[in-house]
Amino acid sequence: MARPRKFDTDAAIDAAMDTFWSKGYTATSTDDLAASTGMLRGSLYNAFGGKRQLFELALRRYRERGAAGVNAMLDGERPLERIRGMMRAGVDRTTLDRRGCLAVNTVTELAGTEPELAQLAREVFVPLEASLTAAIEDGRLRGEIRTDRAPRLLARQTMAAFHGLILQAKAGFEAESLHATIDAVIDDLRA
Amino acid sequence: MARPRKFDTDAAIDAAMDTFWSKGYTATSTDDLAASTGMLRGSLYNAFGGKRQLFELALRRYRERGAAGVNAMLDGERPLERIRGMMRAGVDRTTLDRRGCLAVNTVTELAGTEPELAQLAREVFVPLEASLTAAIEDGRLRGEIRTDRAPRLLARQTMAAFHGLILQAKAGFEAESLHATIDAVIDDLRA
DNA sequence: CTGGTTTTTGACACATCCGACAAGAACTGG
DNA sequence: CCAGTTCTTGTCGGATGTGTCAAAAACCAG
Repeated sequence: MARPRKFDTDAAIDAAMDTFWSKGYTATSTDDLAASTGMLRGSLYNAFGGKRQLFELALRRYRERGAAGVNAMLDGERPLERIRGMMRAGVDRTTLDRRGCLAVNTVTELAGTEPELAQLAREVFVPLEASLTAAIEDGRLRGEIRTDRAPRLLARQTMAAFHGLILQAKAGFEAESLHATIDAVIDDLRA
Repeated sequence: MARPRKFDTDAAIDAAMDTFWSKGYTATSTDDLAASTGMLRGSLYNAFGGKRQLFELALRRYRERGAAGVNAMLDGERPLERIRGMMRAGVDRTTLDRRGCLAVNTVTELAGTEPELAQLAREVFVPLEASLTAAIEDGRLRGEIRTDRAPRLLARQTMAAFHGLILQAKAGFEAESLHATIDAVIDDLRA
């Protein structure tokens, strides 16, 4: 029927996501995207429409992947330990690769100038908040987590601390002190 | 002796700081800087050397201004209320102007690609952490703040929550829920 | 008022980047 | 194997951005 695509669309979106994650939206050129996806710029325009559209696809992909990953990490026994593990995972990864969280990066970079993309990034927080709230509710039932404060509020608080810690990790704070802060945050959730 | 400068160096740095703060480092062009400072590009290069040098000056200026402001807000009676006030001030301003904190923005944007600038931005956190630690120590002596955890650790924790909240504000979370989260963070500091 | 110094001003060269397009290549249904 | 469709490839034009430079302007000490 027609000439088949030489590249894998999913893999291309993943590669683009990685590049945007590492360099940021503005600093990523269509040449960068061509290089990381292995496509030529022309094909990239033909397949996706351009940088902005590809970024939207990458952000949505990030949200789905992130939601699945967080769910897997948070769902199960001992919710408090699971929350600690999730925070550690995010912070430790950031200490290593200095990339942080694509949604955080996007909000920070674009909230002032590209409200639509920032809005899309914000939606990445929704499943995270939902999973955290669920884990906290579960922890409440199990007697692990304090009951004097609404789970949703505790989730917001934990999410704020988490994102602040990712920033500290990106800024180069030592892993030791980051872990100590995580432990303090977890202790404040305890029943 | 020589032709006098038509512009005020301090005012130019302030204007540049504002522009970088609003648009980010990469997205700010030398034309933007010329426009906001009122200088021509040539003069700008003559006076400051270029975009990067001007950004360094702006970041240092931000650190000094921020340190002075935070000190003024945190120093005095009822430290716990002062910490709450500082967090509210930062969060409310961000809700309005969507600019957040220049140091946070810089770390987020540049930690991966421009470590030297990120390092400079990180140093903005030092006086904030110091002021917070001092306020917490003071609150301890006054019996307002818990004594079962090191002031420095509480300061790190508060700073993480603060920066996470600024992100939430930038992402468009409602002021009401941001304030509720601030109150929860403050309550967790209480003796 | 003149010589020396620094700033301003406008233009220039060079690189990068975005998006579009035409021509050729690859594939398949009939 | 031919026709039709879609993808690839390389190139082009226009816009933007950075840094430099030479000439003109502004000032002041002597």
